[in-house]
Amino acid sequence: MIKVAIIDDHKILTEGLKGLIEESEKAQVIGVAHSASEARSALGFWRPDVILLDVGLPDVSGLDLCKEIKTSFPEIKVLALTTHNEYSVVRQMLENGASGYLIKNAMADEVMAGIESVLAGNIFLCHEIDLLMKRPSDKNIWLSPREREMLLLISEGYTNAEIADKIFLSPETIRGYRKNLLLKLGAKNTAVLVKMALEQKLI
Amino acid sequence: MIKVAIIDDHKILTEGLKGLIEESEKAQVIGVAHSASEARSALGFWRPDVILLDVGLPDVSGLDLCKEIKTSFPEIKVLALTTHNEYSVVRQMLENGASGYLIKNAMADEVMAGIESVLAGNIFLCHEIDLLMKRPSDKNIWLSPREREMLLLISEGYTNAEIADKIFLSPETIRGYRKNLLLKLGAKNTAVLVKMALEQKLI
DNA sequence: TACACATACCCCCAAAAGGGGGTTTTTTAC
DNA sequence: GTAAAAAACCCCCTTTTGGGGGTATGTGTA
Repeated sequence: MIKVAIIDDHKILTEGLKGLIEESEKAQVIGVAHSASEARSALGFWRPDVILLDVGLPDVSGLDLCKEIKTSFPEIKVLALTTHNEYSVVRQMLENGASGYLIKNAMADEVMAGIESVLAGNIFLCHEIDLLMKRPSDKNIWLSPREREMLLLISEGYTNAEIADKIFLSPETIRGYRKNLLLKLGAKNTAVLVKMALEQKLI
Repeated sequence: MIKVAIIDDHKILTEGLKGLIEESEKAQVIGVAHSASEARSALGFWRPDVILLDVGLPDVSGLDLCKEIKTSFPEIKVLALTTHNEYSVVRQMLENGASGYLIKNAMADEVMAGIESVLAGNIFLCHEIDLLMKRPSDKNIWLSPREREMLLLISEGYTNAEIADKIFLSPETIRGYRKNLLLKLGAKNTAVLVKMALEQKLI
């Protein structure tokens, strides 16, 4: 029997999911956590084979939690299960060690398919996300960690000089990053840059 | 029997809601629409007493649809039912003619209480929203239609001069609005202004 | 070993935003 | 009927951004 843990704060969903998984008789849900902190304290003795992990947890980002889990328990496969269908979120999740990505309105049978597939060592993407990642689109924007950091600081209202002070770089460097971000996202100015960053969940 | 119509694209929710309402034996669901266009073509012959209306419809905003409904059928009571718990959304909804506001994680009995209350001519807010609207908070920001229009144009990257051209006003006027928006929201600059506007769903 | 890419840095100059101070008229609410 | 908003307008001056160009170094990878 495959041992599955669920980390998701939507209680209605987790209940349904539990039924769905156990119905298959290939896997059992050995634990459900509704927050990252709950998950942290329970994972050690649950020792699941696969974790279904939501991105929008109440305490910390599922993105960060995924990284954390893969550091503490590299052998556990993480399968993201969320409503987000933005390129950047999917890619960051995979970058942080997730083995698969499901969106919540995927077909029910994709859940079990995903669980079995990641256990077999594959990267599993549900149909819609698979299409999203393959389709070349100007909305499929990928930023380096430094660029994301800049974008966050810009969106918080820091000027080039203030950012330079904060992270010990030259103001001219910050200016360079800002120009490049405008170029990469095709934004006319800071207003559009911030809007796109939030809409595409780049920060 | 009270005649209720539901306009919401979340099919799982509408099904549950229907059962919940009909269980009460005080009301019946005479129709469910999953989009604004569906609703528009059906409302004429449904003739409900109360409409449960979602804000996040796939085609047009529930905000606009509410206004539209109240223009065509002023006698129908509109009760908003959504996940949004932002001050501005609630207030706009009420401004556009809604008689009440429920958030989706409100207690189930608040749905029937709301339906009966708005039919009796009251304004009904579920508990959480009632608290939100009463609590004085610097996050409870209210903008005039003109200010919202400015905010939208700013977030789309138009400069003062471009906005002035677009809506036939003096660039100095636009400058005035922009300054006032920064003041009202307590934003340091345009970057923060746009961020706050999106987060608080002001635009 | 080339090439891409991230990272970090520099200059010139024009355009736009922001901080400070104002005024007037019209609409809406009590 | 009057008081509070909203809506529209104006000037001075400084800071910040944006457009154009450029350089150098390290890392990873094909």
